[in-house]
Amino acid sequence: MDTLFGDQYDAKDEKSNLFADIILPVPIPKMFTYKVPRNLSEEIGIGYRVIVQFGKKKVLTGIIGKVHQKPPSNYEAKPIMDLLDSYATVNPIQIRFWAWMAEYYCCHIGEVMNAALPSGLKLSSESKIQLNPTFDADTCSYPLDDREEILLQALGQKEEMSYEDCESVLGLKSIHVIIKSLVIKEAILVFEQVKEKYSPKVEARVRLANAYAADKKLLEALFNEISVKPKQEEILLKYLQEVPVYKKPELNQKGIEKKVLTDAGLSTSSLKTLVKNGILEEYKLIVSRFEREEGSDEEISLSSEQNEALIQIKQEFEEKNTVLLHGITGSGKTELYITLIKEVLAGGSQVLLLLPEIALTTHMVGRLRKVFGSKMGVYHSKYSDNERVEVWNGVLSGKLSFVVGVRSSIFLPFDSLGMIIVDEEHESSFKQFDPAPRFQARDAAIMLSWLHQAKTLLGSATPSFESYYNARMKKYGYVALDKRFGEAQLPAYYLADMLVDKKKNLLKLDFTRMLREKIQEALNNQEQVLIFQNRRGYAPYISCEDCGWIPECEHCDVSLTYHQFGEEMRCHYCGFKEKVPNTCPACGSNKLSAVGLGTERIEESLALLFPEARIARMDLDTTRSKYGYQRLLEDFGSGNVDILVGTQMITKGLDFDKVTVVGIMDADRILYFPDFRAGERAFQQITQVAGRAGRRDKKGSVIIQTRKPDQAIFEQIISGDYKQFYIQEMGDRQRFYYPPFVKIIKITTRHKDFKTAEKAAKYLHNLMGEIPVKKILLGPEKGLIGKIKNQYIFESIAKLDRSSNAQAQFKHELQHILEELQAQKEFRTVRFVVDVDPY
DNA sequence: AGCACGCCGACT
DNA sequence: GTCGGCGTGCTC
Repeated sequence: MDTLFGDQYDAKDEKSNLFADIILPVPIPKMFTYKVPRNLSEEIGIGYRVIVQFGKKKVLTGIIGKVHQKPPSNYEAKPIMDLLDSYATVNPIQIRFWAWMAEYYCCHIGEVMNAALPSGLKLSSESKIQLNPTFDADTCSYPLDDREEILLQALGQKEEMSYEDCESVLGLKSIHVIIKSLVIKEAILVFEQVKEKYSPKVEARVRLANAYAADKKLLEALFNEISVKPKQEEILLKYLQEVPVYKKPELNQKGIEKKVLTDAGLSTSSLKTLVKNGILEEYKLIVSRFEREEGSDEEISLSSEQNEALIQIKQEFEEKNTVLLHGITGSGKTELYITLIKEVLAGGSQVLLLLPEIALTTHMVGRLRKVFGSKMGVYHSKYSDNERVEVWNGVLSGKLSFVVGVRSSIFLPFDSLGMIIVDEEHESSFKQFDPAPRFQARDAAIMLSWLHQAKTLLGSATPSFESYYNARMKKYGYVALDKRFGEAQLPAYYLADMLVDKKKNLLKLDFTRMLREKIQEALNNQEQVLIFQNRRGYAPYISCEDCGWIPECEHCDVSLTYHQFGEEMRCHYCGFKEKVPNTCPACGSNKLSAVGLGTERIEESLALLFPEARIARMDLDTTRSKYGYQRLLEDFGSGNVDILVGTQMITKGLDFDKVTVVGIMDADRILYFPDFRAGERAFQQITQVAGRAGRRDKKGSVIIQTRKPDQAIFEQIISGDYKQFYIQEMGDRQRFYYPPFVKIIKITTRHKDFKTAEKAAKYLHNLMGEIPVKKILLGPEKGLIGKIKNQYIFESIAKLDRSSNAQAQFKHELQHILEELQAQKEFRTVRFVVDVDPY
């Protein structure tokens, strides 16, 4: 962090040359020093966007990290090409936050920048090609080949072309050589065009020319004149109907949307004529992409329990920065949030509410919008980039003081956060896995709060063990809300033994008798049913009934997933697909059958078991479109669906009175996941789905299908005894050194050659062993999936003491070790990935 | 990460 | 002979 906050430069000292260390969106572990041109030296500052030449070809958007006067010693710094704005896009708190994240999650600050800035704020540079005006093909001393001729001809017709245009003209994918040759022959010019990707939304509007609006007599005269042209008259009448200029001339200034007139079926050519004759005038207005609604200052009335909780939360915040709100489903956390948010906003601070992705599309956002109106921004992954830039700018300009968003919204340019609320704090989707930075948004939010001297409220019905542990250790405050709001009752649980049913031949298409009867009962009473299975698709794999052969991916160490659509088998990891063979390639048998249960298959089974019921499915495949999720929710809410089968998506945001039965198809699948967190997750998932059953007057039923009904965890889920479950599970965590007692860092080693990957992983492991920090090292082991996309995978796990010193030292040494290894020829092409708190 | 430069196999 | 495969090195 030190490197970022060195001495400030003295702007008055004009004689000295200024240099800027710039954060660039590239995965290289340092900033780059550029020269600040004289004319920019007064305007530039930390957090400003600039464009710079990087390497030979690339032009990149960078963020100024530091300004100083120390010229680089071993190279000549290139100049900054341009300053993009007259203000800082990123504030100093954010830069500190980025630096913290890069350090804590072992990645490069450029990678953090990449994740943080919406791509609309990163300029794209595109190479454009133009005909050289001084070039004459006839006098050219070099011969041109056919392809070059074609390209030149195409260029003659257009002013400029991009590389892609050239590729499509020639139908070739690599045109570099041709371009290069033409440049040498001085036939074309290549130049960089930098353009801003973000474009504001513009509304075309029309209004009456000012003369007519100001003078009623003139307007009357106009009508007399125009009555012989009925189409134009119609337009004017429509306009006056929408904008009563007679009564309120000042309204004319804003006019109306052009669309209003054209959508009304009025003649567009007459409209054009009116404009041409100076009667109407057109103008453009930059508008927001978000609907603006005024917030109503509706009083939220809290129940006595909620009020009590609110008082407790505030008390806890007196001495602690983070409070865990443990509130069971349906206890009315939302009302509490709203009350708190209102208070913080009234105090002049900003608020961020983090929600898991799936919860964001639900009615919660609509509810908040009603209360907070236009000062609330929504930051969602399904929003377009332009929309994200608008939220960013809204926060930057102060227009938005409250944002509801997914994990990446922690990067928005808040400058005075008063509170961050993380709802459904236990949700694993707050952790980013794939591209670096591999951050946990809940944890990062706590850090961000600290940087702002703000408070963090974590809310959950089933807290993560980390948070609960911190609460018990008095590091966090703890407030429980354990009564359901209104008269809603807790559901009744039933354990259905699949093995017993199977023996008695009562298991039909994977449904136990218990579950089938409960569903039937609900259908008879016109009530709704939810079926939960956390696996999409039809079936996980296909197997030969005679020899047990299972089709596997050619590039990865996984079985191929069977998709009913197109009779295909697909690889989940690399996208490889293959037709289902007619006979087993191993033994020739034709008894190939699908094994296992996906939502698609359950939907099919339900249709067979309950032919009269209306069945719908909700999973990634049916909700991919922007409104797919909402449509399904509405369908279900309005009672057009009797049975909804889905993945964990159905655990969020379904608040419907008519759900009385919830079925969990295969609890064992959740429970026997090979991971120390399996129990914790099972408790969370089952409790969350179960929470959907039975609202208001009627007690709901939850049917858990399992092959081992006598496990302690079921008892604890049924009694809702989170604490008991926690205490028991924590025994194991402590005995076997698992979080939250230790911190885990996972290091993945990947290479296309098995031997090299193994050797690198072992080397790494030995070197890590020498780090003088108290630790436990596991591995290196072949990954859970040994090969992905033809890359062999090894994993090492380091378990460290919870003290941040030990972690920091270990990470620091680890970076050195990795650099050292990558410097060796043998391991140059090996990829190492560090994942901190991987989960 | 991209992207250039540079050195070896399979094709018009 | 060339196209184009990807190993290696660099980016202020």
